[in-house]
Amino acid sequence: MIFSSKAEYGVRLMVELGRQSPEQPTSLKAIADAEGLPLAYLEQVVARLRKAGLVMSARGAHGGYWLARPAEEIAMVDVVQALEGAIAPMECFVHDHTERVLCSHEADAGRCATKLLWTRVQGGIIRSLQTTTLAELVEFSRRGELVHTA
Amino acid sequence: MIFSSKAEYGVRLMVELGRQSPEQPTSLKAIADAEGLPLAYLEQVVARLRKAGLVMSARGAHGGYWLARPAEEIAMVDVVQALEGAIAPMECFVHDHTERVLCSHEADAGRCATKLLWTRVQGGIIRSLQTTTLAELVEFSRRGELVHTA
DNA sequence: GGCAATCCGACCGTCCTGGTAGGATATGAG
DNA sequence: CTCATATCCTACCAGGACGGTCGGATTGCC
Repeated sequence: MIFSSKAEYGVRLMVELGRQSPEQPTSLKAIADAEGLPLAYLEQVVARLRKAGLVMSARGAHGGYWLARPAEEIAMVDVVQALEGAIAPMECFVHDHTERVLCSHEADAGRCATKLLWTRVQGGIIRSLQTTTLAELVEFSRRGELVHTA
Repeated sequence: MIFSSKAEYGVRLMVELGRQSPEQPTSLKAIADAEGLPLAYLEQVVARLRKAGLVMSARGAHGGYWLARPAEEIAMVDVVQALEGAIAPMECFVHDHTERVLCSHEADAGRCATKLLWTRVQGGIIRSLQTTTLAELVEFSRRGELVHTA
């Protein structure tokens, strides 16, 4: 499997927040119940989203979380990156601050043949994540709901 | 990291085989030495490639491995699939024999919102792997070699 | 026969993953 | 003020995957 359950849970959580009105915070417990996920574990997941500036929070009674920006302005690449860390198909893909892809095998005789392949794969993944917004997923889940209740 | 070292080693191995003439078999030891990889581990890796029909083998002295088809006719999606198993971004992506994507969360109220996202990611990965042939990687490594020895 | 090689299965330490536990802190309601 | 609710934070833990090793069986050229 390519992504861990942190990504799965985190995306579900974001979709759930996208379905709520941004005016009032939604508690983690409500989301955990709605999605059938362990609350304590969701705390760790949402912490990453908060540190990435994707959601905001209020503590205390009637506190909770809400989207920091409208769902239309949230690209899923940011969500997944916040949850999974850097999206790299292989260990040797370490970005320095100039965003250039480095490869530790470069020093060997010849060029690292796999680099070409992993670069293309990485591009394919990131492109698909960049062109998908949270709003699309929210809309998708709403359409499914209508079909289901019809 | 998205792919394990099995994919890295296996692709390197395939490129190495692609660089050799297909007339005579290449021993694993030669490849292990050239790439600096543990021989015993490579055995497990190449076994997957053999079972997938991508390489052929001859036992005994002067035995070894060679490509089952010309490198031009080997799409990297087949190589990676043989090494890593089915390419699925998430566990719930189980293919039945009709190649339709199933999702275990479908039964819940509403549609599985993450399905749309993972489907796109999977598409991005597979597309990039389908449009890359082993011959391209071999060519790429040859060009690197020329640059290096110049 | 001897050596070189593929084949095969068992084993093993280490790290990551998914999840739990327990508490500290903040805050609205009564 | 107090209590319930909720976020926040850290440590902990069991299980499994991963990367790799080992020993041996088998095959085939010289």
